[in-house]
Amino acid sequence: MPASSRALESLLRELNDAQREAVMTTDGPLLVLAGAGTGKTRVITYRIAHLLLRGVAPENILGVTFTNKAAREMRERIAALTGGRKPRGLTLSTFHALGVRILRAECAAIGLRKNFTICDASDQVSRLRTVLRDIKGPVSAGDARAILATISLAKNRLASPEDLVDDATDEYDYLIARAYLRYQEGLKTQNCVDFDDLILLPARLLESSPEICAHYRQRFRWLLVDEYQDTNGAQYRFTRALVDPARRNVCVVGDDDQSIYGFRGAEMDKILRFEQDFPGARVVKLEENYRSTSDILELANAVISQNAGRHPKRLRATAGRGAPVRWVTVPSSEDEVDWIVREILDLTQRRGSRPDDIAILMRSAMQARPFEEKLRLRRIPYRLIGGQSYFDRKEVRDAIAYWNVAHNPSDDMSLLRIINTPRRGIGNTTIARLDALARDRKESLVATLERVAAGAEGFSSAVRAGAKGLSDAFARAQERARAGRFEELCRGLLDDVSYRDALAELYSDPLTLQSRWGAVEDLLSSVKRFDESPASDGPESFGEFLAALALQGDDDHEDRDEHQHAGLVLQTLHSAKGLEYPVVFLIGVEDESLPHRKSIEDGDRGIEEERRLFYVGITRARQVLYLTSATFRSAYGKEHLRRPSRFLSELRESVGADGLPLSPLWENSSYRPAAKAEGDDVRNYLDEYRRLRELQDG
DNA sequence: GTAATAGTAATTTTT
DNA sequence: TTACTATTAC
Repeated sequence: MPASSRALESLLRELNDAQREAVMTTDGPLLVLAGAGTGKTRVITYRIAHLLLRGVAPENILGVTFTNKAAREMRERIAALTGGRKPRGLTLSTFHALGVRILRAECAAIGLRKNFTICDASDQVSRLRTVLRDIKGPVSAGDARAILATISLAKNRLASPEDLVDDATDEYDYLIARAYLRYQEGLKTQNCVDFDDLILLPARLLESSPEICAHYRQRFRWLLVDEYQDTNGAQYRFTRALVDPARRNVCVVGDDDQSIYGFRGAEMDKILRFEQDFPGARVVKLEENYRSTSDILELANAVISQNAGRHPKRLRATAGRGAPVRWVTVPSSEDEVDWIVREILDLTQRRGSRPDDIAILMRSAMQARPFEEKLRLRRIPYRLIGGQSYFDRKEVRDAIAYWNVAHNPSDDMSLLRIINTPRRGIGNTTIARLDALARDRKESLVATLERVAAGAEGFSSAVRAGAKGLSDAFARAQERARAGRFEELCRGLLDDVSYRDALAELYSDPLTLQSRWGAVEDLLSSVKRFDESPASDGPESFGEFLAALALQGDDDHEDRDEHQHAGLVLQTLHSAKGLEYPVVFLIGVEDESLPHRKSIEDGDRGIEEERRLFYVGITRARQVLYLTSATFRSAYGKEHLRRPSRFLSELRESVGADGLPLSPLWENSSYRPAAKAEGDDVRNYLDEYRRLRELQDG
């Protein structure tokens, strides 16, 4: 087709040599090492567009990303490249969404029913606490979270409870293994899966069933995995299973230097070992950086070169030098806030920056608070990214729990969440009795509830009335489900139980109530949109909707975030990955904070990950980068003496020792606030520093 | 069954 | 300091 070959040519002209090689190497294993700001997304989208223009059928291409947002953006950009219309049949999705699809299609082979529900993070904690109570383990939320993290890491390497037993060395290990076993049993009887299962179950299925595996290999002949440095063990095996050994058309894209999710199971050795996994693999390094000034990149290169385990590479600037990186030391964390806010006012009022150009990046979310206070005081618009998500809100989770039960009546955990919300006289004692009864009869909690509502012996009339109210509501929901009117189902269910009144009781302030119920209304409006969409047809599609919700697919809210373009940004280093800003303040560049105290305890592995985090922070900046370190940092109501981050001091030493003709990597300055007017609260920082030093040394 | 109180621990996060 | 949870008292 001449039209598409012309389109292809113009596509390829827009790329540099390395990018073009990555785009044109369509067959065989390919590793694209895409440094920060080197046009990674461009390579991925052009590569897929290239395949499509060459005539590859869209349904034979699978692109896997880590976030829904990334998948959505890629889809749009590919559509733009291939002539505006979205290629039908092209699969661009997250690992988890792909997992849901496979589970839905192959649930019979796994022992799940089609109406399975996905339980979320806090649901997981509740489940585990129930299990821990049963096996007489520690039941505090903290313990449960810790054990859950261990179980999750086990699942992320496809380890079974039995595997944990094999590896156990002490009582605690056995306890975790037992908890894991019970936890999985609970999920299974309730026809539920957790997030880890969305990867683990399909991965195991593909590995154990050659026929099913062959089917997917036949379908997905070109595989592309983004953010490969972040894949965990299960995702790795999932991917490997999908690669047809005869074709080996697998392209992975990532940057080992930006692997910052080790704590949730990411295994960066996979990207280091790709060439062993796929002998003969082509490796393309993207090192030309289109984002930052050369001053910023020099610092970034120097920092990351201190890491041992990495693919050697070096970012090259395409931009000029720009302003030197400024490292500012301040006496205290309060002064850090003062200084930065003053600098921001100067930038915006005198030097022509817009608040939108500026980001304040921090190691931990907690560090945002003093900035928020000060920015509000000075009426500087800001947005705090991350933090409590929409889906963590009580009312949102309650609503979803109601709908989960309507869809999957075996989902006891969702029922437990709302069994007494709104209050209907079913307290802890009653719940325990219901639970025991359900176990005895090996039935779901909903079934028990129905029997109580129908007048099962031994329950008070108040309890019976409560049970009847709830089970009637679910019965009506079933009717509406059969009619295929999901908005009616969802709204009706909440109406039937007077959920809004319960919220009103909880939040007497009308504004709060408005915002709380507003969140539920938002959910309902996405149900409505779903109802009107062609996808809505039959109860199965309701399950798809609920799954999409669980996978954070409420597009409404994502949109809202993006259109909120007001003000500077406060966010953690983790959540800033992939983003860029003209002006970046990277705060708390101190030992114990960056690297974080906990990671220091983990030894070299922890330190290297923190160094990558620092590198990620540095490479977010386009033109201006500030680093700040405080001598005293307030945390948890106490002041702690801090020393500058080793990530800077190590450079001072090693760069000097090399005898390199250094252009300094940064411009150092310190800020001392003018003494406050009245003597009583003037602090002599030097004295205090000496005093604490002595305390520390002695 | 609920409300008040004391005690404890404290990264990073998407799906 | 704060936020959350376990315990205790009503």
